[in-house]
Amino acid sequence: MSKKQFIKRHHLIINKLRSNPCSFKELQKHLANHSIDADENYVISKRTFERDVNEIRDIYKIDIEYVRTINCYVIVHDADEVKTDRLMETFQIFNALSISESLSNQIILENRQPLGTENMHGLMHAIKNHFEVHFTHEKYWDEDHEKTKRTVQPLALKEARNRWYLIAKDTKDNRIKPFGLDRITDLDITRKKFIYPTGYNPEEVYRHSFGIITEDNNPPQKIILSYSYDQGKYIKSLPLHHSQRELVDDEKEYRIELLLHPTYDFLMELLSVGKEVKVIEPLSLQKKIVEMLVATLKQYSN
DNA sequence: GAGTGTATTACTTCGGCATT
DNA sequence: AATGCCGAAGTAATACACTC
Repeated sequence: MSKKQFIKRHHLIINKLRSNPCSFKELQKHLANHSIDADENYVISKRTFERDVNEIRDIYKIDIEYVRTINCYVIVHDADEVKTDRLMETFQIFNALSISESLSNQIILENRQPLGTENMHGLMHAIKNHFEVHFTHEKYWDEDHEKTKRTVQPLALKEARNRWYLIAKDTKDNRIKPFGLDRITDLDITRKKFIYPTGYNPEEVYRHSFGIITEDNNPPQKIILSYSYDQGKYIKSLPLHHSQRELVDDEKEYRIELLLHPTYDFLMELLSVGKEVKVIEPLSLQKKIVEMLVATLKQYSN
């Protein structure tokens, strides 16, 4: 537990400064109010706070600066709030679950593969400090579940479809690729520093991706989908992609426009809602869907 | 007395080292 | 590995001194 304290502390600091800028003294009071006991104490020295400010900048891309005229620390550049909130939420759930063993009957969890979040803390540290890491990676695609040893340069963590991925440069072929956290075992963080690739911006790379598959060679495509009225409500409240734009919203259909790469994972997402959605554009995607459905039908036509 | 340059003050910031 | 303490360096605001 104590290992994750700094993450919680970061959240407290960010939330406080977001709601209102304040001096270090006020912030300390705020942290003291949220401390429970000696085991969960968020009161820290000035020096640690200064280090936290830097870490918050590195991890969350939130700039905190001191403004002398009002004796306050202020967030001058805030990252995408949704993103940081989401990141924090995940950690909070993770923390809550590890505390609440006594409530195990009252909290019903989906039965799924572990997400590999136990490595998250270590990986965040490695990303922050530019340390190379070793791990064993298990492929799902290969039939024999081949396990390989990897040495990679961790660049970013990314969540996609309820799974977490490490975006890292594989030293074997110098290519940047995602590794599912749940497929990583025997994580070993080395002390070997690497140079962060200049100009690499994970946010930018995944901007037009639906999930974890990237396609940097082709430009993203305009995709128009027509959802049924009922399914539309879900899509409205839980957009597929940040580029989602509403075109039609009436009792007949909910039509949206997206700008992304129609990768395999996107195709699967569309197929998962069956007849509730129809691809209007582009025709190539429409064709792919039809092909898939024909192949599916074929499986039952004996 | 306004304007300008300089010294002082009161801070933050940051690296190094010790402690846990 | 995370944190705290210390001291050096840096800096913005203020006070002071000087000139015109």
